Order: sequence, then structure tokens, then C-alpha cells
Amino acid sequence: MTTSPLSDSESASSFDRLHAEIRRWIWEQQWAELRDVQNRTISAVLDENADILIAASTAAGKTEAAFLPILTQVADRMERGFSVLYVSPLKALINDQFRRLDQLCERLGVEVVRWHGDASQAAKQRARRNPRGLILITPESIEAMLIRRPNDAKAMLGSLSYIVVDELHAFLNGPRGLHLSSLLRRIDALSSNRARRLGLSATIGDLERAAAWLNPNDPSLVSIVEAAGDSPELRLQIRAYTDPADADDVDGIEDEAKPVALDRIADHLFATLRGSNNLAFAGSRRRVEAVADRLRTRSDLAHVPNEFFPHHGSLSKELREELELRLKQGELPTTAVATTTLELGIDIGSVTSIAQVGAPRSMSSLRQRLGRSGRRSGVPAILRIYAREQLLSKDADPIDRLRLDVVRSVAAVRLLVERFVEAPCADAAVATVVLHQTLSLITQLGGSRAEALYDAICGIGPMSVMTKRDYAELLRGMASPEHRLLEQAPDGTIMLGETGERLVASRDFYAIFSTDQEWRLVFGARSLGTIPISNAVGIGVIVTFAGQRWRIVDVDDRSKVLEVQRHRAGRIPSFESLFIEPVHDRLSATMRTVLASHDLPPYLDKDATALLGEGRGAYAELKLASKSLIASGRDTHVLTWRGTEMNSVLGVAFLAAGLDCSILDVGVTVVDTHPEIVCEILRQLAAKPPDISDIVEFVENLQTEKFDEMVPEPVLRRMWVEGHRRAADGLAELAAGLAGSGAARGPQS
DNA sequence: GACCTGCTGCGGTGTG
Repeated sequence: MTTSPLSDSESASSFDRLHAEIRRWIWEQQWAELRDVQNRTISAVLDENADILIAASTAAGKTEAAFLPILTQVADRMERGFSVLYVSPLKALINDQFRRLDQLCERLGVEVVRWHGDASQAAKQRARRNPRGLILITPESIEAMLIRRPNDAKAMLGSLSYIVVDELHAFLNGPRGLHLSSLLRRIDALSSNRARRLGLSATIGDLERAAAWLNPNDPSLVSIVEAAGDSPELRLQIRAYTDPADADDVDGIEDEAKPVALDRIADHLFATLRGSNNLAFAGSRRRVEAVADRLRTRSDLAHVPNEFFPHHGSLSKELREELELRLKQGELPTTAVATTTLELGIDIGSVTSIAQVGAPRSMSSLRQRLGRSGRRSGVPAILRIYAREQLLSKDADPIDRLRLDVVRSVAAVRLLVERFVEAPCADAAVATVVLHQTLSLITQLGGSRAEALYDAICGIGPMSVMTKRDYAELLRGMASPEHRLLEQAPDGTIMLGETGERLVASRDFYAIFSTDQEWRLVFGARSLGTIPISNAVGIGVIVTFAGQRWRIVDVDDRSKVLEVQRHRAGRIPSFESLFIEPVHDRLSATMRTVLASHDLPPYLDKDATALLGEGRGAYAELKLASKSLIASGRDTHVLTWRGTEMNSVLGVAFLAAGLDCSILDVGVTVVDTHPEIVCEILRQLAAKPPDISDIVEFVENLQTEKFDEMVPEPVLRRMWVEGHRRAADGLAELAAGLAGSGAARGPQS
């Protein structure tokens, strides 16, 4: 405590500019020095007046970087109302940050309040009466505050100095980001001075887009503080495993008579990961359960304590928190088998290695996962990818012969080394969010006019893709006798209609995403978690869940509770979903590069090396370097080597031409159609590309978001067009290339 | 052939 914690003069100068009490606090923490991100953010906050985007990898000290200078500026503020609004996508993260900030803030005499659904009502009430200092809140709680207590909201949020958005990358895609972006605009409207915005983010693919999210008025005014990547040494291996050709359920529970790839993957995980802390990412909840079950069985057979536990969104909070605590304390070796639940910022400490079951599909996810390993300096990050392929019969489909799971694993490693991360993409949720925000804003204001509503919600930012004409049509649909969401007074004021009142009053209104109804599994007094309502249940049915096996002993259909007891045998419940995680153009293109090259990466095991060789052999034999169409039985595969977005648009163009098709990761399969015909269609697409407003008529599943069923169909179609325009613009060029390279002969064509 | 996230206000009962 006697020595200065700072080494160079630049640090010293930014350190010296912090509040005296904060400097004392830093000394007491015994920090050796301020990190680079922290120094640069302190200057940006104190010297400039712009919004700030802080992009740095996990555990780089972003929170302190933002809050040390912010607290320096607001510590002595006397004005009523909160000074700083901190928004987080997770309640758990709010609790973590509260623990980190509370002690420092107390020293400064700055109040901090946690404001989310599980936070103390009494503390919220106190803060409502005397709003001061920091408020840590979720988007949904902002929504509730604005519509339930609009007057209090103005007193609390009407004089903010700063808005800090944590995990900004989590808001760049999808409806929740659009929702928050609208809420922040509504907060701006409560105040005469716009609060400065700071975004804290993991490494992201497109800093410009993130800056535009933060400040849609003028992205060029956003200062970007990007941490120099100090990536640790990476040790990696790609291992491959093969399922039998006749396996009917490769993610089911173990059957000794019919072993599948997952059994041998579990053997290797058990032998390699036991005794240390690790994360194994298995993709789906069903596969997480399947892997955790196999690992527990192996522990039982070896008469050793089990140290492998499942972690996913359907497990009860208690079970998840027990596991998170066990990982963080690090006293017992622990491996969590997880979906994406352990990617975001929850504090679980550092782990020895990362296992990835199945080839990665998203580079930003892969990087985020890898960031959990090798966080101490001098310790390497370790990644093992377990690719799964099928034993092929003589008449196998040519696509399967390409060994795309091994190839995608190798491609992902290449992109990891190149530091590629996907940029955020356009999404389909604009109409749902505009409808939701229209109801919400009318409630907040107690009625409004169409023009004012349009300007407030769609005037600027991502929702501006909706035109005034679309908005008028949306309002008419909302007011129609079918929906009765809105009514219009004789003077033109728009108010809530009968159904609108009921919708806004319900507890389910605040969140912009919907959740399916579920069964809750209860063992004695303990809640284990939930499974979708679609699972067939009955007394005597055996399920595998939370890494153990259970027999259903009672079904309460009214409260949707299943009472269970422990059991030996088991079946894994299904968590069905219609959508598949999209693949980016660059990953598909890199897969082709991998197939076309001849290097044998040293990090492949024997089987992966052999399978990569097989895939390359098939690629050469099918002449795919020059050909794009492969006949397969009565079908034709069209290999675009593009991502999911482009393949979807091409698929819709085939539908419009009267052909059935399905979407692949690297192309499209046209069903019951000869390559010559497909080639002819492609030539037509190249010569006279269809208007996207015409082919959208062939898209069937337009209603994908929470309130879409109340949006007029023509509006949904126009929003789809806006979201796919970029891909559609490239359709003619793609089709010309594909038609020009013609057809390869498949084995049985 | 996918994943994740969130929630008000009231009335009832129990406790110090």
C-alpha cells in the first residue's frame, strides 16, 4: 500500500486524474498497474464527449475501465435522479457487477441499486423515492418501469449522465437488441440532454456496426477503444469418430449392443478430462444430456466419484448455480457439459481445456468458448474438437463422401488463426418489435398520434427500414376487428383497444421473446428443470435429465408439474427446434479451400487425417474444383460454397421456379430434378434475376417472432425483403457462376 | 439439424 501501483508516465497521468477515493481504492486492491484498455478509456471518458465502444477479450478489465472514470465524474453530483444506467442481458451478471461495484461506490458515497425481477422490492422502492447514483437493470425491467410508472421513470431516468451497455455483442443481433435500442431512444426522449453511451463488448466482427448500434445518429462520433489481442498459445487437436451406417439415434442413450461415435467420444473425454476443470460444449440440450449420462456411467463403472455435470437453459437455476459455484471454487475437479449457457460473462474462473463435440458452426461462439481457457499468463489455451462422421455404404450420397464435419472443423481452425469473427447480420424481428413498442409507448404516454409514434419508434436506427406506409398498414391491422389492439379517438389520438389493454397488462408483455409452455420436473422438494410440453408423459415413463435417470410417478396437468423418482434406465427428452444455427459465407468458402488443398495439419488424429483424405479424394473424383452440380439418385446437389443466408435465397428462387429443395450448409439440394434442368434454371436466374419482391411470395414461414401473428402479412413480406436484399442482389452473379461450371456425375446418376 | 435471455402488482399469510 506504500508503493505507487503504476509503472509508466502515461498510466500515472490517467491514474492521477481519477477521484482521490478511487485512487486509494486502487492502492488497496494492490493492482500492479492500470491495463492499457483502462488507461485509454479513462482518457476517452475524461477528455472527450463522444460515445465510447470498448472491445476487448474476456477478463480484460472492461468494467473497471468504464466505471473508474465515470464514477470520478459523477461522484459529487447532487442532482436528483440516477446518474448512470447500466444495462445487462443477464440478471446473474447484474449480481456479479453489483458485488464488484458496491464496495467502491460505498466509499464514494454513491448509491447502487440492482433493478431486476429477482431483486429486492424494498430496495427498488427506496431507490424510487430517492433516485441517486447507479442503477443496474435488464431491458425487460426498463420496459416495465416505462409503462407501469411513467412519471417515476422520468424522475429516475430523466437526467442520466451515462448509459453503459454490457455484453453489447449480445444485443447486435436479434429482437432483444432492437428492443433495447428502442428503449434507449425512449429514455433519451425523457431528458433534455442525451446521456453519453458506453458499450462494453467481446471481440466483434464489425466495429462499425457496433458503433452504429450505440449511436445511430452519427456512428462516426463513437470513439473505439480496442484492446490489443494478447492471445495465449493455443494447443489444439481435431479427433474424428464414426457412427455405424445403420445407427438410428446417434444422440440417444448408450446401447452396448450398438455403439455409436458418442460412446467413444465419451471414453476419450473421461480419460482425458478427469482430474481437472474443463468445459465441454455439446451443441444441443439433448446431446448435453447424452454426453453427461455417458460420463456418469463411466464414473460409476470405474468406482470413482462423478465429476461431469450437465449445464443448459432447461435445468433449474439451483442446479446450474451449484455447478457454477463448484467450477469457480475449484476445490473439486469439475467438467461442465454445456450448450451456449457458459459462453456469456458469468464468473466461473479459468478452466484447463475446452472440448467441442461436433464441428463448430459459429466463429464468434468458438472464440468466446476458447476465451474461457488459458486466461492466466503463460498457460496455453487447449481446444479439442470431436468431429462426427458416418460409416459409408457403397451407394452413399456424394455430399456425405466429402466428410464435411471434419472439413468444417479444419476450416474453423484456419479462421481461428486468421482471427475471423462473423459480423452481425440483418434480422427478421423489426415488425414484432415495432408492434410491441407501439403498444408500450401508447401506454407510457396515455395515447399518441400516428406521426409521433412513427418518429419515436422508426425515426432513426434499425427500425427505420419500416416505411411510413408500412407503419400505417401495421396500425390499421392492429386496430382491425380481428385484433382490437388499438382504437382511434375522433380527434385522431390512438389509444389501446380491448385486446391491447389485456396484452399490455400481462406479465408476459415485457420481454420481446416468447417461451414455450413446459413441464417442470420435481424430485421431492427440488426443482430439476423443465422439458417442452410436447414430450409425451405419463406415470411410469422414464426420462434422462440433469445427468441422471428418473421415473415419472405423478403428473399434475393443471400446474404442469411432473413428480419424479430416481431410476436406472432412461430415455432423453426431446427439446425440438425448427431452426438451425446459420453458417457464414466465409466458413463455407474456407471449407472448399480445405478440400482443394493438400496439407495435412499436424493437429489431426489418425482417423481425422484419414477422413480428410477421403473427403479430398471425393472432391477430386467428383471434379468439384470446376463443377457445382452433383446428381445424387433423382436429386441434384447445387454446391454454392456460400453461407446459410445466400443458400436460403437461392432455395426460395428454386421454389419460385416450381422446384422443391432443401438447404445444405454449403449449398442447396433440388429434389427430383435432373442436373440439366437445374442448370437451365440457373441460366435463367443469371439472365433475368427475379425481383426479390416476387420470390418472397414463396416464403411460407414468415411468422417467426413473438407478435408476428398480429402483423399484416404484406408488412412481414416487405420486412423479409429488406432483410434479404443484399443476398438477393448477388443471386444473378452466383447463378451465372454455378450454371457456367455445370454438372458432375454422381455415382448412380 | 440450435441455443439463450426476462417479468408487475396485488392479496394472502406468517413473523417479530
